[in-house]
Amino acid sequence: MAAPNAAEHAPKRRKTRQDSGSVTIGGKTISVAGYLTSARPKQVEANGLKSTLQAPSQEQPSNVTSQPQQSTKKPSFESSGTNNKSRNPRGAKDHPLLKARRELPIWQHQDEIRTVVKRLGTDVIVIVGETGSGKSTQVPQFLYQESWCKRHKVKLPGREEDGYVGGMIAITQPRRVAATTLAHRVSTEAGTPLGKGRPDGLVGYSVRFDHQVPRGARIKFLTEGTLLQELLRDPYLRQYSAVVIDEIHERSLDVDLLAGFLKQILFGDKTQRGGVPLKVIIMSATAEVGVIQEFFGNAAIPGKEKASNVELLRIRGRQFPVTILYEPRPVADLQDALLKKIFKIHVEEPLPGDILAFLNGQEDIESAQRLIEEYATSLASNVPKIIAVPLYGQLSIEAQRVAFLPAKSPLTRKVVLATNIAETSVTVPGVRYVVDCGKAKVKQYRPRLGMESLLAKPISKSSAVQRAGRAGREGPGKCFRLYTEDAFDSLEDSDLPEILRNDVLGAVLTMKARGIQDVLSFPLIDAPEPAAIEMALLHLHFLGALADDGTITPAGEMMARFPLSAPLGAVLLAASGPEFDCVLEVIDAISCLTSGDDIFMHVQSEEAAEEVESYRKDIQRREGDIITYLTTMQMYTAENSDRMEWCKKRKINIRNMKQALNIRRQLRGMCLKEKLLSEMPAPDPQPFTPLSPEKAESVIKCFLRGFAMRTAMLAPDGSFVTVHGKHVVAIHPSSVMHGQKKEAIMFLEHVYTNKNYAKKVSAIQAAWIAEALGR
DNA sequence: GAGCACTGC
Repeated sequence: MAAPNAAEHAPKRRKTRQDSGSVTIGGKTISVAGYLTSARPKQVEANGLKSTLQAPSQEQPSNVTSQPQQSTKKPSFESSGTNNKSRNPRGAKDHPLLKARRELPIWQHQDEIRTVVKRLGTDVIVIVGETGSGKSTQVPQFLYQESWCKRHKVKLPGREEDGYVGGMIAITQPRRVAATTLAHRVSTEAGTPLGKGRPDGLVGYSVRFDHQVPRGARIKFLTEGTLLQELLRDPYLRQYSAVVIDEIHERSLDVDLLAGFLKQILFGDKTQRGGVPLKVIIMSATAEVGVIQEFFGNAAIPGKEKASNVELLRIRGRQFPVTILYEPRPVADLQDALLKKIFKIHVEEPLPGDILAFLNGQEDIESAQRLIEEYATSLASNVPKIIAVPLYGQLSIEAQRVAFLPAKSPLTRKVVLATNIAETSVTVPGVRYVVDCGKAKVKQYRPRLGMESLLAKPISKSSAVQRAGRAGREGPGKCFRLYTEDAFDSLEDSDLPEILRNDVLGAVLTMKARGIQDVLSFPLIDAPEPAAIEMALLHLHFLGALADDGTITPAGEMMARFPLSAPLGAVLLAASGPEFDCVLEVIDAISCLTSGDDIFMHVQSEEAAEEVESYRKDIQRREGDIITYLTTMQMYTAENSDRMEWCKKRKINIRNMKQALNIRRQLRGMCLKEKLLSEMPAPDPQPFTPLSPEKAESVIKCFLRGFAMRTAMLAPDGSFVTVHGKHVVAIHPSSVMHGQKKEAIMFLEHVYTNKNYAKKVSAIQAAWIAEALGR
């Protein structure tokens, strides 16, 4: 995937052709000469330093000014930055990248950041910096040489010998790519490149399957999940002097948990860190930090000190102004309005300037693409052409790449039809016009029903602002909202954080495993409904992770150490018992089940589908999807000649299959360490022997230990009715069980879209359910 | 007969 957002860089000058002359667009003749050089932020001399200011003025883009301003307790100390003498941190001196660093908006603020962070005790600093401000790469570099960031030799409670606290700065990212690319960028800037053969370096990173932390590293980028895992071993984060939480505005479940644990460390027992304070720096790309300030500002931990301070620093970004245009009245047909808008932009707006349209999902994208292509053929030969390119997560990498390439022929306007993927995950270059349909599909968990829904819902203001911002990356842009200004005003300020949209089962286990007895009083920025937490506690008890008194069991502790959901952890533990004895088989199945999206790709056309089905015959098993995944892994690893070709024939996603192999290796290693396996299995490739029906039954029965609540019985009318809740469910078409009638089924996922769907389905016997439930 | 986006010592 191209250009992850996290690698903040200056807007790039787009290569443009200097063809002079004019073109005819929609009957109007327009000189193109003036449009073929893209604008760039002005370089301004400020206090002897070159800094890049927003062009053409310092004014906020209109999409930002329309936002409700969050009240801030502390004034921004942006104005206090009078002394902007160039400071050269050691290592950056004379480095060619220093010039680029000096031009980042945040460079001006380094003294203030150092000053504020130095005096942080139980206080927290929140840095709001728009995309391009340079916060993710620069803040750790500003801080690591401060005296408080040294490793301290201290007395720790309950220990005879001295311990060590501090020395490193952790900086978290929601995504692996962000953590690794930022680490590479910062290590290059610092002059100590990462990589093998370089044991000593300043910068490291730690993400799943990939840990590159040089000895003596002072700055460590990690994913939020990795830091949460570290918290299991090191509950007081003793290796760190500071933790920088980046991209908190995304409000991932993990970041919300981290915020809670950080707050506990800040206000908890200081002796556990030998009196060395932990500096907490929170960074957000959006201005809606009121809840964050409130969370850290009111120390709600009972019996603790007075409310602490939250310093707020705002850094401007490098964003061109974006003009927002609304519909005068609500549109009746979104898809129709979208197409008309795209055609209107194409006819009226200058080139170059590609269009990025945000749609609900794949279905809408495909139909819009067809209609734009029809329109394109109707255009006269002397007007600029238009091409439509889809962009969504399920597309292959090659297909996604097309969306990032400029149109092949000159005077062609590219329309990228994207899902939310283009809102945060990737940046499409060349975009000057955004069309925003105002909706997005959101997955939401219903704790009472124990099921998820995936439905199109109105986006938030924050999301709308983010979408609009995509038009202002390379020059002044326009954003066409396919809704009224009143509709915008009625949108929620920000999206529901994940912790309120997800099953909190894993979150509750995480807390329990990290010593939180009373999870209902754990500090959270947004607390889920108590009922949702209670459901999770009951579910964990059923899985054997919690004892009757609510304390965590050894099994629960082990489940929390595995990079698996709690139910899958329970499955793995069941598999290691003498009753089933099928750990390796269960690992193979789990590896495929958890490697991102489905390893089986969907085939569009009917003929292609038939061909793929014929190739898939050898891996598909009538026991259902679990045994099919297991067989796939066994055949894949037995394949000795050409695995690539083997996958291609069966339309198996190679990237996900490789990921599955990584997971398999990790799980095998962990099972060995946790003594769920007595010896390391023989290396691949091993000859393939089809799984016996008895073994298949054992594997499925293990899964029932984790998923007994996700079962359904065949009703007389041929439908399936869930054992819990008595809902009618249909077997999803992606399942090998689709269209089959068995006396009972077990499913690993339960999603409501057009219908109530059961996914990842296996055939079971009714008696097995009672057996699994009645233990 | 169908899938917003991420992610884990």
